Amino acid sequence: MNRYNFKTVEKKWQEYWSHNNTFITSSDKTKRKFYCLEMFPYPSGKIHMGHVRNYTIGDVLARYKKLNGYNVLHPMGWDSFGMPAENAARSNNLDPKKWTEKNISVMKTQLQKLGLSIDWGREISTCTPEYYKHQQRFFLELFDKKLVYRKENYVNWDPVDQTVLANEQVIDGKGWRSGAIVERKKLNQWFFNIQKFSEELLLGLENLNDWPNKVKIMQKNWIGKSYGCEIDFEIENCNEFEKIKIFTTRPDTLFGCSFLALSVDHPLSKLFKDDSKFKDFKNQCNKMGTTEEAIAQAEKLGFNTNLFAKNPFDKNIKVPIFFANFVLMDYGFGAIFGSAGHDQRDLDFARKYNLDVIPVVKPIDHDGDLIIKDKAYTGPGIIYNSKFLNGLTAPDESVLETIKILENKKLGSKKINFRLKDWGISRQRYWGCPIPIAYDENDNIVKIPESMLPIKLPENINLNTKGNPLNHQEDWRKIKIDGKVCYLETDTLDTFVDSSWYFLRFCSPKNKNYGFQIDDVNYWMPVDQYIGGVEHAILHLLYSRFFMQALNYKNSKFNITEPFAGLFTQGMVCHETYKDSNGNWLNPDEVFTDDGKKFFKKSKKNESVEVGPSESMSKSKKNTIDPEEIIQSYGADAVRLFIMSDSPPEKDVQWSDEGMESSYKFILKLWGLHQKIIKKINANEKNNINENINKFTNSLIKKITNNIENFRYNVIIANFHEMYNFMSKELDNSLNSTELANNYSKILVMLNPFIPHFSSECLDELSKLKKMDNEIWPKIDEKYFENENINLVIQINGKKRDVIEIEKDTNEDTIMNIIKNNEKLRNHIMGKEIIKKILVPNKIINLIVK
RNA sequence: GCCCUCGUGGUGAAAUUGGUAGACACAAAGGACUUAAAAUCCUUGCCGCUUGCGGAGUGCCAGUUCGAGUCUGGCCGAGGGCACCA
Repeated sequence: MNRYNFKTVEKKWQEYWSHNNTFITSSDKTKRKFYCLEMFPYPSGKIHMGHVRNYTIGDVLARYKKLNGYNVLHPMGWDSFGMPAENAARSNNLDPKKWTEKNISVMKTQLQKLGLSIDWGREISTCTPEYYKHQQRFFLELFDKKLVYRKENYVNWDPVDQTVLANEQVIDGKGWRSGAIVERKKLNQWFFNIQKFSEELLLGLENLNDWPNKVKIMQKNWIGKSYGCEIDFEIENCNEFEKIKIFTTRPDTLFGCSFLALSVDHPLSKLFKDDSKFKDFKNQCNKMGTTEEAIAQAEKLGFNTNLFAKNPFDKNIKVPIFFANFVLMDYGFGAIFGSAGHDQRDLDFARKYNLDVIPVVKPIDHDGDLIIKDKAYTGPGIIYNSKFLNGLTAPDESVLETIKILENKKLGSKKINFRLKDWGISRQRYWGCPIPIAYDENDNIVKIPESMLPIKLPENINLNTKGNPLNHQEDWRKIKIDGKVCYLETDTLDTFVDSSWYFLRFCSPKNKNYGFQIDDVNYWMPVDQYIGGVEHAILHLLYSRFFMQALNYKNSKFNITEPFAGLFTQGMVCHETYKDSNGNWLNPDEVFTDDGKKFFKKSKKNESVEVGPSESMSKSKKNTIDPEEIIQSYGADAVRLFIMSDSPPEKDVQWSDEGMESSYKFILKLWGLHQKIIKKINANEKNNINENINKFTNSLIKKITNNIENFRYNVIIANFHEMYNFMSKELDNSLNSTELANNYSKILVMLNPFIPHFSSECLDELSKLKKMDNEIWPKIDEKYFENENINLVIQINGKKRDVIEIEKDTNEDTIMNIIKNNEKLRNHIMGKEIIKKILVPNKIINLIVK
């Protein structure tokens, strides 16, 4: 028996696929299509196990769809702009372009070794002018549609490095590199008007039936539509400000209003600009953590203006006006009214400053006044304490009714608010797509004419400058537009812009004049299955959805509004973490164990190692396993098999050496089985047809087809183990060789999406006439599911007592006869009265006895 | 604090619509083969007594049902998301 040599077999088939253009997408638009896309990687240097999992999940589906006769688009590209290249280049004095290109070539080779069915002819890289040229064109298109604008916005500013910092570069309020205290600074920045499509983006979610609910809910919360109204409050004795406009979702609690709270950035703060106590208060607010959780638990703080506002419903009721740390300027109008009885934050605030708490909603069955202690009542109920609003059902009826009254009295009006903010796309960095805008001598915005695109990034420049390197490129910045000297914008685009349309580019990757060709896009889009990490649940996916809305806007030819029909978010690959006695992280191959319990350092055999919890593989915790090494020792098929086998794809999977080993052994076992099968086939046995094998294969096809459609890949691997166990036993019987070959080729086709090299090799050995490229996914023969004996479960008083094998659709009387003649069952029934029989045909019979 | 998801053997997990709980694997223990080891194969979830059988059992407590891992309510625990969003 020859040993399976994965190295030669995998190399052979990878070369075969490449030479035969097996995965080059057909241009035949009459075929039904399937667009399978995995989130493209950032070329960081090497692929990691997360990539292996992501791309294997997609590859299984792509190969399966191809075997089912679909015209499959399964492309790959590189999300190649971004900070890591700039940082790496800066610290090692390299060119970001060369660094990126080198990483791409390494990672491409690694991906190819996995045997993925990718059409490399469509490879794209976002940092190439061939790609970003079209992006600049889109930018100008959006500019013309007035979906792009410029405004001042706050940024994290490092005063020493003279640069803008990303949130993750701010550590404890200090710049990660310089250590300088980060300032809030206003800069002119470019924005996409994503808010304009808030309603569309929210509504669109409803039709995305093949998206995980979790992701839809996250996006829904992010968009944050709230229905309410704006109300004007008059201020007493104040010349500069007569009114304050507030937004509320609970106007029905207006009679419960006991104060007004304003953001420290509210226009009214002008009145206190010289007040040192107010300045201190404002500083204190700015210092507060910005995460929702940190602030939800933080103490509510206020600054009393000593001004009073009149309740619009009763001008005799006057309430104090405060600045408060829990009110934000960029939502609503930066002002709220405090309804202390029915909002927890308002209540906390009222208690702190001894303000009134006036309950105005009480539960339907509650008698008398509602006593509020330290918990606000936010549930449904009846309005009371509220004059003409009394008796309304809260919140649905009361909110609508109150808005109507406010509108009639011209005190306020209905308003729908979204918490979604516009998308800031300016980055003060070098390694990104240049914004195709220039400024004339008077700082007026000048569009770059299309004929001048692309605006290419300057190459080989000095990156070790303060601030944005492009600011120092005087020659590059100077540009003549219509004979006028202008200066190029030095901000580059957020890399999320690059990934917001790359899936369109894959449809026409070589199109020169425009980002895509409309008939290609109409054929391929939307992406039928998009696969990636849940970490992109909001930003990338929402921005891509926005981009389709933006292209679609005022464009009758572009009819796509949703880019991804199906979404699958895979779990992470985890591994235990190790620390030595000094608390340094250790890589798994720096440690060893004899008993699986106590771990020691390989370099110092008596130094024990602390084993930490299993966490997502990351370089910082050193708990990574290098896919390349694993492929080297076990082969791509074995890695694919392992990464699919242990856990459902949407859940985290634990890396285990034992599991990897076992997947490898399974391949060897399958090879042993293959040898036996081939031998049996070559023996040319002409026995009667073995219906057992036919039945088994049929039910296997049914199971696997169903499981593959539902991403239950781990169960399929178990199905393959069952197949191995069954076939190993069955081969001892006398068989019909033709029938065996027939069944075996079906099994090999089903193995193909998972272990493509192995199955191709086996099929090749089975018959030189067969090639996986020409095979189709096996069909079920229904006849094997008809007239089959079934196992009927016998329950007595709901407890399983026996299982009997009977003919399908046996009637109740016959079943009862069998039960009565069954000694074991008779004991349970004897001397008792059967009061009820429940028969679920072909499944179960439950006898209730007394 | 708010929102979401999930709790099944020593471990990862199976269980189409409520209908045989623990498929399939990993680990451990015992056994077989072997001079021995490796490899391979077999057995083993828990409690009780004699093969066999009986009992309990899917985080906890109730409920619906002939029947609940699955449905409902409450509690406990773990994980994830969060931009103070009024």
